[in-house]
Amino acid sequence: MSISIPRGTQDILPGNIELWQQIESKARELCANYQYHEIRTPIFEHTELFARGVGDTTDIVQKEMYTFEDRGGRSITLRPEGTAPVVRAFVEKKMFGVANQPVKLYYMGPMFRYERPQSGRFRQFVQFGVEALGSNDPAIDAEVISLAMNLYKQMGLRRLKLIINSLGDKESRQAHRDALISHFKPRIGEFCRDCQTRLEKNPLRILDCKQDRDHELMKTAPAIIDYLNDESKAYFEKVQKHLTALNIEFEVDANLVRGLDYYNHTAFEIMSDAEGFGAITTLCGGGRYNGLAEELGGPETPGIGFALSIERLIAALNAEGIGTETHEQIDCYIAALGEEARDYSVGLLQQLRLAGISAEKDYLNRKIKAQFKAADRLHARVVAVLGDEELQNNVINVKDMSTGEQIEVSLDSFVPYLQKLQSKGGN
RNA sequence: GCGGUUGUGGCGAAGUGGUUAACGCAUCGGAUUGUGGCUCCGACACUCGUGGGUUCGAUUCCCAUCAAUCGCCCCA
Repeated sequence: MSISIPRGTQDILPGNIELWQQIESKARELCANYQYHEIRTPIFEHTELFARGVGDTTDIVQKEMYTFEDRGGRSITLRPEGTAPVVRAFVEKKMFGVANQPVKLYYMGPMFRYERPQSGRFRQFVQFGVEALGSNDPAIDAEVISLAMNLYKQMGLRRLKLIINSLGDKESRQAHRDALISHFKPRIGEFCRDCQTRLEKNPLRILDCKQDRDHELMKTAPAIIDYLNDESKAYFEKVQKHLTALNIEFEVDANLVRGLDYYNHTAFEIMSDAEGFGAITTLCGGGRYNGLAEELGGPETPGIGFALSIERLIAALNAEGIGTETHEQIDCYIAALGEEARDYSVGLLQQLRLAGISAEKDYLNRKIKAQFKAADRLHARVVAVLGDEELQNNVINVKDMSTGEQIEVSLDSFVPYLQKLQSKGGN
């Protein structure tokens, strides 16, 4: 039996990879314009980093990590998300001391979560994310959000929904948490099992429980917004003001709760409401995480960022029927006849390629007709026919595949001739 | 971790408890002794995800397993 690809992973083949590359270069381009700089951190980290950074009570840490012991007995985990590693690097490499502050970083690479795959969910998936560390300005919250929104918009997505909320600072969160516990505790028995365990661990999460969403206590539950202290409230309002100024539409959802422990203040999520997108609608999630750097042993540093999955971006493009045509073309296909000409074409091919001309030949010993078919399939601009006759006379027949015209060129002037054609073609 | 659906050539897709496993696309060859996109002809599955069972006989029935896919939970 042959070996198959591991569950929840995928091969991206030629024909599909072009879209990935397009998205990746668009993301890099945007980051350059926004002045975010790439950082690459290891694919695996000490398990401790995620346990502490992401939070012990989260699903990610509790049941989704690829954790193993290496030969030295260390507990290692394939990274399930990007923020904790970036902040770890920021602290460890003392980037809080570099000249340009705030430190604005982006990353793009595979993440790993042991989950049951379904549409838009994989065990290995690629996240693009940014992190801005060192600024407490609401304007940078808006900047981070706008970067994500603009990536989607520039890729052509229209069915976007931005949802924001504020979780407040530590003080506000604590007050709200206490209020939630005393609100739900007397009747927690009427809630689902998950919610019962959430009550002590993370009562905030009860609010976005889908099973109990219709319970009467849900409607009367204390909203975070009412527990924000003045400072937090002012901060949130300022973020909204900036978003409006940037022409970014949003919706405030008091029940938006991000799953990871490190969030505070601004939390946001970008969703797609395109039909046929499937049950998973979240494209991008992010928020502010003041205090994470400290938690990881660094100085007190405010931070905000987002992470989005390329797979879901592609799914959203498909759901909106946004085609991304890539019509690859080659400049020249050499069709050779006879052994001598075939052998000669090998060197000729290299000459073309080194002269900046994309070129291909047949390697299957096919008949001339089949070679033309192959050339046609590759969208070759010209086919250069080389047979014994041509070789004897030191010429080659160049056929323009769009007009069907064919002219004889001396072998010496072949390369310059194609170069001229190429520059005329404008590409 | 739980539930639904599915698993036949490179791809799409019929099919039957019985012995040659339709068809379409793609590919290759020929019609056109050295020229593509159209047409016509021909070739192309020791085999029906894997393992086991029932049976004289299974791709077809049963069980298990793996995988894909969709959904729940949660998330990107």
